[in-house]
Amino acid sequence: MSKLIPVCKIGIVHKDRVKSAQDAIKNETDILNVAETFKILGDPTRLKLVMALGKEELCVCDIAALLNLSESAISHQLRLLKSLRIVKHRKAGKLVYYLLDDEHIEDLIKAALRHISE
Amino acid sequence: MSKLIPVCKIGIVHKDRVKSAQDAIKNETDILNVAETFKILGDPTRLKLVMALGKEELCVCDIAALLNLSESAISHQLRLLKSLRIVKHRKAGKLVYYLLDDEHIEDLIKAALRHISE
DNA sequence: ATTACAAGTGAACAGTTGCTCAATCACATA
DNA sequence: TATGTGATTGAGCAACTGTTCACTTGTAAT
Repeated sequence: MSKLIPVCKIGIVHKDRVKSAQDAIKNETDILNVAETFKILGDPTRLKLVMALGKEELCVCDIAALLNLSESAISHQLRLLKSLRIVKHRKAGKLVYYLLDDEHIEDLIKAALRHISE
Repeated sequence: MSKLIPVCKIGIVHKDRVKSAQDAIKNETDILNVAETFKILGDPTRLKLVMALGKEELCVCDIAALLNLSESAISHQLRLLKSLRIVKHRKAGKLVYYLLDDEHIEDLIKAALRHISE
């Protein structure tokens, strides 16, 4: 927990408000996890990947065509999403199929869509 | 709209699925806006800022103390949040008070908190 | 076994990000 | 008006990000 070292000459201006605000951000671990979740969805390529894989199970080849990117670029991003348990994969011969593995993520995206349409 | 150029030698594997997935990501503008929203919340400092300002109106000085960062660093981030209409400000003499200006953002954060607690 | 090809990996590269530092602006008080 | 202080700004920099490129791996078919 921070020591609340005053930055300005007059010290902290509103101790009561700062204390109350501190309550709102006291759980550092939660905040870091939430930020990580937002960050992963904060890139257009990954967001499209997640939205596409929320609707259809696709192989890397198809995703690359869909997003107009190289198989390598897609593979790198899929590795990231896989490490955070957001997508799962299934092998079928030479092909590897990916699918969303987190129904909460779709709710988050829906909430964000509601937000941007004000 | 992308031309769906096949990346792999065999071409697109599942044309129907790719077409369906394309539907899910057809609104490029929406996706870019959603990604931008997630991105802004994808940084721990900004996320804390937003959460704190959702609870209390604070001056730059207090925020800097709260987050243990320089006034300058806070000011830079506030400018970003201001440009996206996420926070609003109010001048009072030498002090400038900031406050959340977007109730939807809090819902988004709540949804994300629900998500991380699985 | 050899070949073919989808998928994965590591290095490298350009572009971006978040902070610090120094300077400046804005406002209040003497 | 001159001084002090909170807030803002721009430049600079180290760290990070997303992509490409070249190479490797794993699997199927010949």
